Amino acid sequence: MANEHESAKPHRITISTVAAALGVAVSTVSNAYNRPDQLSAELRERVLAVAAELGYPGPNPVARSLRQQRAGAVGVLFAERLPYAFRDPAALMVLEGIASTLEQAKLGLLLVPGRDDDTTTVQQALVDGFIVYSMMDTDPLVEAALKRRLPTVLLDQPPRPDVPSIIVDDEAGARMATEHLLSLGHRHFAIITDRLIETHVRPSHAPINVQTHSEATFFVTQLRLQGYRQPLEQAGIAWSDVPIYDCNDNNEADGAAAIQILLARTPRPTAILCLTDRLALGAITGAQQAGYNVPEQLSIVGFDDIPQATRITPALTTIRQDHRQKGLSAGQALIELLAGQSPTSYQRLAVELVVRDSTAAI
Amino acid sequence: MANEHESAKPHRITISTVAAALGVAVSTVSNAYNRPDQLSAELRERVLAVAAELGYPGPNPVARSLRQQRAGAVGVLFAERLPYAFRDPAALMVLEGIASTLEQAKLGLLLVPGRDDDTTTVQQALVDGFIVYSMMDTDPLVEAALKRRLPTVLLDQPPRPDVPSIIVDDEAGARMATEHLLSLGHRHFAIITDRLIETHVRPSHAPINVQTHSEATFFVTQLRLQGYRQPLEQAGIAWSDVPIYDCNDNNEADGAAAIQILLARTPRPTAILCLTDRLALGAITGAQQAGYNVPEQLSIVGFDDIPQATRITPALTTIRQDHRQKGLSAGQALIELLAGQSPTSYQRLAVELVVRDSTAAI
DNA sequence: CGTTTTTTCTGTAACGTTTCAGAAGTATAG
DNA sequence: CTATACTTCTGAAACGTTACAGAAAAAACG
Repeated sequence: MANEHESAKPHRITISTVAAALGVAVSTVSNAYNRPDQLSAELRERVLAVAAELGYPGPNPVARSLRQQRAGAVGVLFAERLPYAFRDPAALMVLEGIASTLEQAKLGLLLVPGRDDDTTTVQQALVDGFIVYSMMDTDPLVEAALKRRLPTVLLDQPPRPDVPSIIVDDEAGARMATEHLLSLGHRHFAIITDRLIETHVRPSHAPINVQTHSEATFFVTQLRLQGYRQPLEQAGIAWSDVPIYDCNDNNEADGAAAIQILLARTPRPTAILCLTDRLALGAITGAQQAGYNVPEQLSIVGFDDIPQATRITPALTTIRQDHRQKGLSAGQALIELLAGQSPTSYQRLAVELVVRDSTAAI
Repeated sequence: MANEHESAKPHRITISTVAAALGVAVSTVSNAYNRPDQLSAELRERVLAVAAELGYPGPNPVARSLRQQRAGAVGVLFAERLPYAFRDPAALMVLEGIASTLEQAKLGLLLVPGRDDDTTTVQQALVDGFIVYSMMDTDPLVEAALKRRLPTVLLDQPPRPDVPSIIVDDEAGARMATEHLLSLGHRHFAIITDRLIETHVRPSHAPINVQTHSEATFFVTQLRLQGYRQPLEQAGIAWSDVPIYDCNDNNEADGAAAIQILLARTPRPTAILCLTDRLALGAITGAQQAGYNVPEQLSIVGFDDIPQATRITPALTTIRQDHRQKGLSAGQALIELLAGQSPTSYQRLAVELVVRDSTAAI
């Protein structure tokens, strides 16, 4: 019965509700939360007590963000469909690296959803900057992110002027893989890739021919294909003679399906270059199920060196890249950008050939 | 030389910069972005053109959020250290489920970092609600999240009044695992758990005794231990005779280390109950390395049924739970909450015993 | 006791939008 | 030609903070 003269009950309790209840200025309440040294300990106690009593949830973060011009979070643009982010082992290591640096800087990590036909989520993301990772080169979401004019770092994307980029030397890696197989005496190659052409325009599941390659819409895919191509041609193998099978998705099942088709061709390939380890793992099991011995009859090399590469039998020969470091570098670059520094605008990370048991001389 | 009379250059371009440049009201510019039907197409074109020319990045999302009272994102509180989120296969499936529902609702997923000695990240997270998942029962971050008074869903947490909870029937699952082993004739049990006691208070790596169990600070840990205990005691096995080894972390290496210690005890256990599949996988390889045959000499059962459980030899007997569904349910519940509906406040998901090859009669 | 310094508290102007009632102008109906 | 209804645009009031300059009170100084 004490406070029933409060006829107009403000459903939303704000800093001024608390201030009014105490008969004190709003700035004092604000200070109680943010600048304890600006008011007496006694009053601060009182403010906090009344706030708790009224159920005041503390200063509204959005209002604070508006005032302070910072959101305390970084947006990560990755993959067309958000849930896939959690399936790809290589991507996860990258995300882990990003998360590590952001955590140290006390920044949140906002996974931004968004189909390419609706960029509003990107436009409205409450973030201080973006990391763009492994998006299709032409994805409108990337444009939308850049249009925000926030500090942004590109990772595994085609570099742009004025935007720091971190890329991996995918082309060199692909070259190493190819040269390794060539040095083992292989002459009949095939390639398994994924999402080289957008799914809805891909006519069939037959290996595609060389002309269509130019449609490659993922930067790293282009780099890797380029890296395969050069040593092959140098060895006198026509690029147009190399069948390329384009999977719908980067996973083991698609890799296993691909290898079946490729092994049915004449001449039968003896060396398979896979754009990712997941495809390679699928190719190994697919080949084994079809009765082929790896590596005796068929050499397979992957790309990424994910943890599972060592667990399969035969262990996968592949190109190692430091996924975690990729994430760390991207996060670090963005944090420097946010601090007003200008990071080295272009970082290229090295790769390394790891020879295991899935490749052998012919 | 056209616009050099603009002496005061506003470094920050806002909606009113654009409005001033056009000699038009700010609300008109706002409408150009948000309510195309509220102004003539011709003027809208002009607004957008001038905006582009000035480099206006579009309406500031934070200001918009303040006005509209929504952030368009959901905070996920998970694990003490953010990067670990990307390592645990079970957790990833849960996150995938959460991400799926949020994506459909066009909501971002904010991973909130935060050590328990600093809750500011939680207090300042720009979100419309929280999902709290697998946090230590006493973690101050959970308190901080609840204090925000936003719609919140608890997942694998001790239920609280007024907060919708989604839990898994961990206790029943643990009972099933135990009964399975008992029915195979086992009498000498041991348990491998993780983080039963906070790392810094744990005295040594010896198996801990029964009294300390009450300190269990993870809700699901408590449930599972309880589920192990009951059928054992019912079978006349004293709980205090069951050694429990507490690992530092939920991973294979710790599981492998644990099994070494446990196998050295007298009487040597013939049945190992592992709180998670990762620990169980480690226990299997650890036991094999120590020269024991699984399941002939040692039966091991896990919990979670992660994908890797089928890939190991022998394939792991375990308790299956639908991780993805957990995430979906949590996301769905939160979305309903955000829409002002009240979801069923308490959901309990079922589990299932999956018998594979890591358990056998004694 | 008058000055200066320090402590404690206040008022107000941003921060950049959206919303909404309504003004002004233009088309439609009777 | 007047009354009515649209269209198109405007102005001002929120949204909930924080920063900053300064007022008032208290403490320290000479």
